[in-house]
Amino acid sequence: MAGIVDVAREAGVSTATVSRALSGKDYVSIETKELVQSVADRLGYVPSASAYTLVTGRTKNIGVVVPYVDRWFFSTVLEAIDRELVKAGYDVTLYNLSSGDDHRKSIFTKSLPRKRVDAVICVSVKMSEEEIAALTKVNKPLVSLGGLIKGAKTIRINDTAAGALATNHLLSMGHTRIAMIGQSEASDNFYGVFDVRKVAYEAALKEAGIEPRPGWYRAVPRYAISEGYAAAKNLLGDPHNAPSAIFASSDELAVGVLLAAKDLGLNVPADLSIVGVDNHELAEFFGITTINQNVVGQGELLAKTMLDLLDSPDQKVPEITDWPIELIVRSSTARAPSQA
Amino acid sequence: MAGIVDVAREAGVSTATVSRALSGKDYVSIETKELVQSVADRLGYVPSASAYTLVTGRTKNIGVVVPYVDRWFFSTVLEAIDRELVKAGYDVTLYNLSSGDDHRKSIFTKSLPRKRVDAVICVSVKMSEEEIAALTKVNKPLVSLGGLIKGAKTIRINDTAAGALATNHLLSMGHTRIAMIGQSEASDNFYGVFDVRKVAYEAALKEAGIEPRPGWYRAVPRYAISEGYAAAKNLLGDPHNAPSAIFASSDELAVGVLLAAKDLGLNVPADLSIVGVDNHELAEFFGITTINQNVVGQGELLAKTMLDLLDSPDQKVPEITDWPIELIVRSSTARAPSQA
DNA sequence: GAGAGATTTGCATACTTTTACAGAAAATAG
DNA sequence: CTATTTTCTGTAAAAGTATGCAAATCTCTC
Repeated sequence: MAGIVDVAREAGVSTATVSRALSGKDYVSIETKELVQSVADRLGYVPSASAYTLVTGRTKNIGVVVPYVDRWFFSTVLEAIDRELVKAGYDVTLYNLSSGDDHRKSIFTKSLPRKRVDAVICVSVKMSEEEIAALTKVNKPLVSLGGLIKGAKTIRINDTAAGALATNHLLSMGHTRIAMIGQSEASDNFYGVFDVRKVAYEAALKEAGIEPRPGWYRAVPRYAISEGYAAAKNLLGDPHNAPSAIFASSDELAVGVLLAAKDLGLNVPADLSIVGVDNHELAEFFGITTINQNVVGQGELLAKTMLDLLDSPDQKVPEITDWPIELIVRSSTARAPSQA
Repeated sequence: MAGIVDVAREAGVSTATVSRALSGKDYVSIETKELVQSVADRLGYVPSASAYTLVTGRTKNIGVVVPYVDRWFFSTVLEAIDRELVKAGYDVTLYNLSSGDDHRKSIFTKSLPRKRVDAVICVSVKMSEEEIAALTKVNKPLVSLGGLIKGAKTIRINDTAAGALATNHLLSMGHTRIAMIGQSEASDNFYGVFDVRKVAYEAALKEAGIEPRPGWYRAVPRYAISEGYAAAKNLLGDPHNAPSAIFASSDELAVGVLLAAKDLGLNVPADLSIVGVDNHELAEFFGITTINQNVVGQGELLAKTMLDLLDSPDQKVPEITDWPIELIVRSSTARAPSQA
């Protein structure tokens, strides 16, 4: 394996010149530059990343922490983040919290501070004060998506607004019997935005003079079609006492609701209105009214914010950015049926 | 930031002793070990990964190359790989080929050989001879899933067997009009197993004395419910000339087929039998007969194989391992309807 | 109690690169 | 033509850790 000294010897110059010629950011004559370049190519020389890091302090590598990778939201946002960072010449090292709690500790105390990464991006993870401190102490920039990490730039949608937007859309169409399916907080890794949507849903109902029924809020352990299906079957089981609309906290849940309604012989939207959240690919396919939160856009902005921060670490950025959301009306919502 | 010299000074020992005390793999008295440990904790010392790598040549980091991350198969297998590697103390750096072709070249010529990773795991990626050579030249172990990389240990299911298993299941239930939906090879990054299944499907038909109809094989650009739905609508459009069974090359496609059949007023399995591949979570939910390929198990074995290889690089491993598959019969397949 | 072996520590070097500094050569200005 | 600036290159000093080697101490065994 060729090192910089081999290239230097072969080209008849010093290692300093080789370094400068290859990095291209210092005075070096055009002839030597080309000479060094060609020698390096011929020998198949690639500079050692660890030596580079040791002397510069930079790794050109960014750590991305996620609670899961095999779920839609996270794999989608990860794809977007990766694309942006790669464009800027960074590698991405993945830290998946679902690999176990003992591993979690080692991530935050060992891997992340161990000069492995230049910065850390967290997606929807709850972090303790100590974990944040461990990172800021070693001067690692930190940005976050969805969670709320003190002192770190955070991008998230306004979940209160999202809950209100969905509920008010249903209210404005005359619905009064509105149920909701949200996510119960099963994991320590997640940041809990789910309660926020529930509170907003209940507040919107009260504002309209409707007392929310406790039984009409269902918490499911995860965003999956099967979970939405089961919850909806349950909610719609008694035809004489069923909601006329369901607000599902994700489109995958909403698809489950739609399928349950079909299986029960209900007509959507005539008998039941459904609104989801995400603008998942499936929502378009099934014609589900949803709240678009442009997950790819969030990931891209997050990555770009991180890159800016890396360029000028002392810049003042606002702590929280509310990411815009928008209601997309499709064929799963209609005016409430006239009261039976 | 505390370095090893700070710890050594504070503990009144040499840096060599600190190194040995912390790594724990050499003679060091129990008292000094505890002393060093406590000093290191107090100072918040974490050894520099780059210095470690520079001197040992090991990074404790493994590169995982995938064509996409936001698709079910890849995010699932990635999760499994990550879990295994993390258990063994390795970090995972992600190389996502979907970030662009220019990026692809830089991955294989720069990032991967640049001593950033100890080994490389490829998932369903096509690699050129030069790319493989670039990796083996720098002595990086390489294992692969799904693809077929010369000289590298590869785990994959036998797609010929999979295609035959699905088709024969349908044949054995009396079906003679069997269509198939497979994936067209849109991407250069993918390894093409898709043709293999098609060939097996056609061979099985011929073996049963049935001439495959060209129009009954549909290629879709990606595994998505909407693609399966559209293809099925098309296949089933003419009731007088429609197949009685459809073999879909993935469960997501199969779900699309199921939904299309329902929308056309067809009864599954009475009017149409459907078999998919993957044993996706959705297949269970929708009761779809499928070929289980245990993706998580494949990822785990792949990671374990890599770890073995890292322990003893010279061991002789068989180049290809056929991963077991199994037919799971659910409620989407039944005997063929009596001929009209 | 002496020799053999096991245990414990420190010294010094190597890993590979970037870059501050300095000196030489070339270009430009006055 | 001298003085100044710009361009080019080399020397040498980091960066932070692991480890071979040697030396010192301790533990047995006979």
